[in-house]
Amino acid sequence: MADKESLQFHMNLGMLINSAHRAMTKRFVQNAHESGLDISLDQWMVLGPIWQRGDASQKELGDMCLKDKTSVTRIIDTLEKKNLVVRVPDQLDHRVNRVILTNAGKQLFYDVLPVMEKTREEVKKNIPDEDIEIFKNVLSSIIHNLENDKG
Amino acid sequence: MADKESLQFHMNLGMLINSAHRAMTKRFVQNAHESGLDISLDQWMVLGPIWQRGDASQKELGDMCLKDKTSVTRIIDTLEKKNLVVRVPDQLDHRVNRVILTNAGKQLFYDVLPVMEKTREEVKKNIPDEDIEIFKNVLSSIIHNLENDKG
DNA sequence: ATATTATAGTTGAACCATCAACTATAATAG
DNA sequence: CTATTATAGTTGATGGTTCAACTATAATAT
Repeated sequence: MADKESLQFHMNLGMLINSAHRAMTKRFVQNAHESGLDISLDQWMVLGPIWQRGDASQKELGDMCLKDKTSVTRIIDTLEKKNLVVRVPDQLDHRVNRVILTNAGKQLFYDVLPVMEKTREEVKKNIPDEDIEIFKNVLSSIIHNLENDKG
Repeated sequence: MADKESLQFHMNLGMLINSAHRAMTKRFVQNAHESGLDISLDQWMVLGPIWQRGDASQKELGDMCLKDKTSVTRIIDTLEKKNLVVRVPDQLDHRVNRVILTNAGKQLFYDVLPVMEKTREEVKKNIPDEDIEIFKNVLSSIIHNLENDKG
């Protein structure tokens, strides 16, 4: 395949970002699969905040994961189908669902943690920390530049 | 909304990349829409190489846009439905389709060019060129690090 | 020349994103 | 108290990605 230089020569910023993100996602799922775990990156992203807090409304999950409420609905749907979470109607505000982990969900969370760590290391391999810092700064700036979205 | 620092504090690399990419995509589509143009970023990404070469096989498009052949099939499907491209069977190799632009496709390409340019400027606003360079290097390195994909 | 293998593309299924329209409940205004 | 408005979540539609299975054609091996 093309080496780094030709990659960079032929591709614009958007394509590079897109490719990198897709490669990271794919690698995470591959790594999970190799550990016998069946979970998508988005499912994992939602699991984290629920674990952290004990429970979370779908609105809160959307805010924390930067996901649309529709996406959250569907991800929770599939997590519920897999018996990893359950929706519990909030007793105070009848509009909201509290999402909580089942035991299987907690177990999966712990099992995936090292997979995530391994993937992170593979991603950052041989990239200097200072460059990663600048990288994150640029990403934040881009998001900031475009920040009139509906969220 | 959260400022850059808190953004960076709360989000990991993957989330940052994902957010930035989604913001860019959304802004491009918004800008196109404001100019009365109806096109997705992926459709635009495919149009470019066809315009450059006069025609391209789906395989070539996939290689150039770093897209799976299935994705290319479906994007060409929708471009064909919109009468922006046509598939012409290759006379020499009967396995391949040559994809070419219709007049409407060429027109759209020219119309979208300034939209793309505007979006690029909005994205890069106030970000030093050296940082952009490092940014692209890091992206290339990440892709390189994960480069055992099927492509 | 035939059998095997490689390549280009399509199709179906599962998942995620985005938009618009909708339901239900809560909060606020008068 | 009632009417309006805001918020949480769902549903359907459309578009894109990935995987696996498939068709058809080309290239290669023997």
